[in-house]
Amino acid sequence: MDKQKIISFRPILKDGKINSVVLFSDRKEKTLLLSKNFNKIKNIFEDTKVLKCGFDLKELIKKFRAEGIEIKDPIFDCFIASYLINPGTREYKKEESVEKNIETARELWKEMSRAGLLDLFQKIEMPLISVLAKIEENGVKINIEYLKKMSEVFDKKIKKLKKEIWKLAGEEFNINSPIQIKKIIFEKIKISSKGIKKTSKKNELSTAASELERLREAHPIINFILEYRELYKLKSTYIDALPELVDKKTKRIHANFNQAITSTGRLSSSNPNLQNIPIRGDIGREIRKAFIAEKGKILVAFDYSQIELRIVASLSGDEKMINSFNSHEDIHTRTASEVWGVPLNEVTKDMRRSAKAINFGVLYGIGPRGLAKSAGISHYEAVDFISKYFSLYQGIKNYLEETKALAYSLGYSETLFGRRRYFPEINSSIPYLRAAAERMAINHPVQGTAADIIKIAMIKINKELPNIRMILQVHDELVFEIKKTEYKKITKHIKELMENAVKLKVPVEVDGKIGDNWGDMEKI
DNA sequence: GCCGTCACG
DNA sequence: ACGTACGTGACGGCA
Repeated sequence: MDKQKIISFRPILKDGKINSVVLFSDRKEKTLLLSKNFNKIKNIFEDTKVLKCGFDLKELIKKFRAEGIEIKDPIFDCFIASYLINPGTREYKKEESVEKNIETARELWKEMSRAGLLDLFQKIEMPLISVLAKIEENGVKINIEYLKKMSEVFDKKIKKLKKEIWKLAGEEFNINSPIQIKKIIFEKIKISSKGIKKTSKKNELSTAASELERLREAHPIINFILEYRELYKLKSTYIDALPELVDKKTKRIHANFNQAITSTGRLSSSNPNLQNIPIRGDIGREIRKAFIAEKGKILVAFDYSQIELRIVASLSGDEKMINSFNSHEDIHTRTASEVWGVPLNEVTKDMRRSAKAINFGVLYGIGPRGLAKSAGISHYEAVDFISKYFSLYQGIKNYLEETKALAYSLGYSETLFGRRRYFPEINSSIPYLRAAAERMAINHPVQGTAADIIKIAMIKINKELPNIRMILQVHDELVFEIKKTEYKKITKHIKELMENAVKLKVPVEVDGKIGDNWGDMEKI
């Protein structure tokens, strides 16, 4: 950083386009009008010997590219640097908090150096910026007609349900209002609210689906409300919202993939959020079918199999868990077989379900109550199960203890690539705040390392296959839109790049799927 | 602008 | 008796 030429810059926009560029170099500041200095500006930004410092370079890369200028490496994004230094705070998100000059960049550099973040910054986060810019520019194609038809069908169903609910309630009310639902079912119809949870902030009776489920038998209105909720949610959030976000010029949806939001290092997606498109329910899956490939192309999706549990196995070095992954058998069945000491073929569905719940629980900082709930077992059984699990997987137990101890002494935990997250409340005198911080400290290295790995894969794919179209990242999954004539060779290449992005103590496996739309895909 | 709710990994 | 498994974003209601 010291030997190369450094400039810091900020564009001045007019109608969303670049009008001029403010350049800071050697403490001098000058403003260049783009129309009069196009070649000069282009030469500076495309010079690979100049370090370009700016704030939120993904946005700037897209804006400059629209003008015919590539912002080439090396780059220094103050936004991302501030984020890496403290991903838990939201201060850095204000552009004003990170002044766009070279001195600021030097300070951020020093801070990253002290926290051991330079490799992560230079080798992962900076190269990722242009990959994300491309994904956003690529966008994704939507079947608008399909969604419009679906909207009409849903509209009719919702209206029908509304009438039914009003009839059973004996009055008209807003079913979208939890307060009004509460009044109807607990006060008017007088369904017993015994055992129903309270909401976290206002301590009022909850009408969440998980609570209403328990009241299904009590009155027929409950089922109708649950069904209404599901349909209304899907219609308002996806079916009606997605077509509105289609770009008029490209006819595609260009969401944001945010690189400096989450505490753990994951990306987030917004406007629209393409990382929470339904898949679980039958109706939800229908919505996924609206995501389609262009004519002559096909969607190809790759997801990391059990990546977080593999990371736990690798970080902890637990021999039994590592052996389990090396055996290439279903990991939860394998866990169940070991915990109960029965052969693989004698593992029952219930045994596998509990094993799956505890394997998941380990990633989040398990507690007996949470396990009891997710595994559908008693509190006592959960306590017993956890103790059995940890006596079997000693390595995992020790690793979790060490992670907690480090979080207490250092105030942070970190991923395989040194991504840190601080836990100011880990030494709080309030027990539940401390417990919450402990769980975050345990989860961060796992979720964060998975984020590191897929980011590395994205960079490698972008480098080796620059001409293919990456369109989505969903935490452990990448989706591409590929020419039908080309996909066979390319898919094998992508899978290999993802599987070999990082070497762990266990094999990293990637499953591929292919289809004309994102809803029904078949295994490759 | 917060809250409750619910979609995803 | 209770806040009781991690991380997100969007919607509608309500003040």
